[in-house]
Amino acid sequence: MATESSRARSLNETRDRILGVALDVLGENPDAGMGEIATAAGVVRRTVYGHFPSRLDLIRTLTERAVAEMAAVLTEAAAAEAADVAWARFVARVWPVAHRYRVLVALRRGEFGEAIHSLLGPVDVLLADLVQRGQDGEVFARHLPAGVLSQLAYNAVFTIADSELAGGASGVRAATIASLLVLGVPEARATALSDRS
Amino acid sequence: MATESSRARSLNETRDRILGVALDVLGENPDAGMGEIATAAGVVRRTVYGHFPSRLDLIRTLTERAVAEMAAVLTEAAAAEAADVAWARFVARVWPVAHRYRVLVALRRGEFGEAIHSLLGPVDVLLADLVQRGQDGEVFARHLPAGVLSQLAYNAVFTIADSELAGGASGVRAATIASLLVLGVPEARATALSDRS
DNA sequence: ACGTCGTTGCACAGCAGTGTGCAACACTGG
DNA sequence: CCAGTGTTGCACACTGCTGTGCAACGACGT
Repeated sequence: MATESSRARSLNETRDRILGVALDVLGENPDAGMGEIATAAGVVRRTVYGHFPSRLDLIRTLTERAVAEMAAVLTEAAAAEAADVAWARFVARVWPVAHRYRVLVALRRGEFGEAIHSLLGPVDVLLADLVQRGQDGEVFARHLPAGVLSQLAYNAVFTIADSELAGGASGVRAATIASLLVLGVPEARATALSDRS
Repeated sequence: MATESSRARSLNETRDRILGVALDVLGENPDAGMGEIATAAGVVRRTVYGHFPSRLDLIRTLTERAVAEMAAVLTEAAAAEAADVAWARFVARVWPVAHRYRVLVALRRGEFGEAIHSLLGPVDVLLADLVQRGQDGEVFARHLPAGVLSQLAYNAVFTIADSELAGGASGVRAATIASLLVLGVPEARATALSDRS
């Protein structure tokens, strides 16, 4: 903190740092308060309120960023012909940010659950559509409706991203295989897909 | 509330009702306070404190019950020869209570996470052991270490129990298939196992 | 030097939840 | 009828977080 020679750099510099740090802090404790976030960001609580009028505002901004990133990755990955190939590409692309945004899964329950759920809705729809496409094309299993199955596969990715082996190249591979398996893709094909991402 | 003619029945009657209702209330909102739980149980906040000195006490008791039930079911199911058969039996047996105790998954984060995590530890170990046994016997896949893989399969069961199709016989079947798939069991065998529970 | 802007420090009001104390009440069994 | 027990209603102190107001400070560009 004291080593930081210059104070303010640009308009959005502090704002961005707060957002970034908020993801980390809330990721470890979804109930963390504004004070905790502020301290972690190296600023005072009052400063956070200067950028985000309320706690909900902060979280909403966070969610909007996550939705934008994931939706972009998802639509780009969904361009692939086969649904299983598209899913594998999605996991590979989304992996770098999955761990950062894992808090949103926990944040869907409690307090702001409603707001977050509605913001996250579009992503859920995209996911369900992709899975539905796979089920229609006999690529994915039909033991569950597309809506639930997509949540299951997506949960698998986030659970692995949340575990200790989040870092390292083995994480992406494991997440791809695990999510494809739950989607009903045979192990051999899942393994093959996890290598050509 | 007014229809309840007699007041107190036995020593544990109110206590048990509080515990039961607390699971429901906390299931919908893990941040629910003692007042909310008390009202839902048809008593006053003060009464809850009469049975449980603190909020942590309530939740700990809840967790201990869950651990006891799940551990019993798990050890009984694990008696089966093959690991995949054991898992299928476990899911079938644990299903009736999985939905009730789903809140514990959410409660592991935030505030009492530490306490709950330690209480839930033994169950995690049992689960990991069973999965490890399956991996050693070439029944389960090895794309993930037993510890993570067991959490994945167990999460799948709870996610399905938490979805709309929690009620109905189709839920157990879906949960069994989905969890077996993620464990690496081929779809055909998983489907067969899900019928003979 | 001057005004601007982001930041700081502090004070404050408000709210919600926790946990406690205590007197009053209702029901039960002897 | 009376003592015991569980419940109630209310009061209270305490804590922690939210959100606001405001004066001061420091860096920056002109």
